[in-house]
Amino acid sequence: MQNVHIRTYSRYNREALTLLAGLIRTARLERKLTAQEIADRAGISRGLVQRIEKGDLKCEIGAVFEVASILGIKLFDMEETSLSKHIKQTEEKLALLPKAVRKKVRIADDNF
Amino acid sequence: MQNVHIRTYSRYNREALTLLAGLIRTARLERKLTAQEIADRAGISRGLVQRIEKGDLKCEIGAVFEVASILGIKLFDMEETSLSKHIKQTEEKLALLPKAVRKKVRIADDNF
DNA sequence: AGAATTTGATCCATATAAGGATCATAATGG
DNA sequence: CCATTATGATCCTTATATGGATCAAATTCT
Repeated sequence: MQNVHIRTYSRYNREALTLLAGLIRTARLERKLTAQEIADRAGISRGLVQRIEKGDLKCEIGAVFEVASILGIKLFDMEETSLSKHIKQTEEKLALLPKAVRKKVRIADDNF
Repeated sequence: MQNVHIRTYSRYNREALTLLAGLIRTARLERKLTAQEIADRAGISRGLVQRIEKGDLKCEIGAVFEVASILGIKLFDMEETSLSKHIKQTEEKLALLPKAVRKKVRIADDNF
């Protein structure tokens, strides 16, 4: 872990988070909630709320999701029950898939 | 910033990220991609990919989004153009809202 | 306009996430 | 069944995100 941590993000992700940030800020203002209030409810600092509303890609995903859901923004727009169901479906699907991916299978040198 | 950083997450968010993690893992296996390969493409370490696939809420949102989108999982299921449009809409909406929330307006003591 | 308060922007200290090993185990393809 | 490779789990170190405080500027309401 040297000095070089120049992480790049795709344009799509930068924009996706910009949008999410905008939605969060909009929702907060519409509901007339102070940045500090959101921070308190989410259990984070006001500074972090600021960064989240700026669309900073380096925030904890948990913190971002927390703020979003407090403001009624569901990342997966589905109910709690539907969410559990979806999780179960994914697990079932996962159970059917191979658990490891095999790539470098040595080339069968049968041509000799 | 003392020792106490016991951050709590709502059940919804824990589940939401569990689902996202499952979708990521499923997509990776379906496409027969190694965890290391994903890590390389996303510019992160294999260990982080592991954590992401576990639904760890403490990962950088940027890293999670990056991995997700590499695997074709769009957080906002819309095209690039539609995304920009949506951002613009949000900005316009934001422009119409008050830029600060006023809470503690001293009670007008006019009843005296 | 004026008072009050929110917001934005920094700065510093510290908790901690991420990278980079390594090892044991599991899983795959032949 | 075997050889090979992927995965999972740790451990240590370091880069860095977060909290907390502070100050100026912007904003709102009266």
